[in-house]
Amino acid sequence: MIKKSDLVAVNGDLEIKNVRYFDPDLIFDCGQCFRFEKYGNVWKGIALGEELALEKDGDTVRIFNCDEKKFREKWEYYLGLADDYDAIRSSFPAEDCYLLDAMEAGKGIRILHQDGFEVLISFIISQNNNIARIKKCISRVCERYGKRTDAGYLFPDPETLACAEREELKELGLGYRDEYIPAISRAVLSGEFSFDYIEKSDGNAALKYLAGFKGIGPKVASCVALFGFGKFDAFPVDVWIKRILDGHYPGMKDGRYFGKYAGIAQQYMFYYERWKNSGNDGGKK
DNA sequence: GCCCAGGTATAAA
DNA sequence: TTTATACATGGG
Repeated sequence: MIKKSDLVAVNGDLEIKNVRYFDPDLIFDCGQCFRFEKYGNVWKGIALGEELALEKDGDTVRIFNCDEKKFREKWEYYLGLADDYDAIRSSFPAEDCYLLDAMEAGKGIRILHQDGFEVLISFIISQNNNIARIKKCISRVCERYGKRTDAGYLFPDPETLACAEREELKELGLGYRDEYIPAISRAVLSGEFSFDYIEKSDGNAALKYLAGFKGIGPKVASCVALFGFGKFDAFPVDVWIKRILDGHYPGMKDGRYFGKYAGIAQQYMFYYERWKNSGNDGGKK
């Protein structure tokens, strides 16, 4: 929660002073979201149905075209600025070198509170795909099916994607993933895919539920649970530990997360203690 | 041309 | 339950 005294209105923008653990380059480029681009020093994208543009200068974050009301109602929560990362960081044991490395690698990343449906579709597209291509695919999906606004195209709603033709989706370069998207969109509409259920579930239940839908496995499920529904206890740490130790991630050194996997490092940081305390079952069972 | 990407479904062992 | 293979596509 940002203090009122740290909010300053400037020429229609809002400046937030004394912001800690907030690195836009990491936040928007760590692989948790796919619709933000950097222009000069400004990160710009469309989220929650409207444009968000911000830049950081020292400890000050400037949100363009924003007032305190809008910030409190929307962006404070979306950007994770309502989450107390100081408390989160200080809650971890200082003697754990894995965790310390993960904390350093992920320092400045805040987990965004994105729209659940957008995250769901985006991470289905992400499977066996690279980030540059994922971004293009999602961008094309928005242009084809999303509502046009002054700022650009909104992410399409379930109603529209439920009716999307496979041939159309294929033209957007979605490959074999094309069939998953209308199917799960229809499930959302019918209530078979229940946002309400996920919101009320703990992380383990959410993971199990998500992975029951076609096109969603453990990886996509954990991303959707965390990035789309804020399930900080949904991370299957055992799966990731195994992948790390198997050398699946080239950015890793000595089984620790580095570099471009800083986003995962941040997740790891959130889950590792729970994982240890839960008897190393990694949230399974 | 080649490898592979923030994996998953499916079959087979 | 774990392991092997196909999958659409294009980025680098």
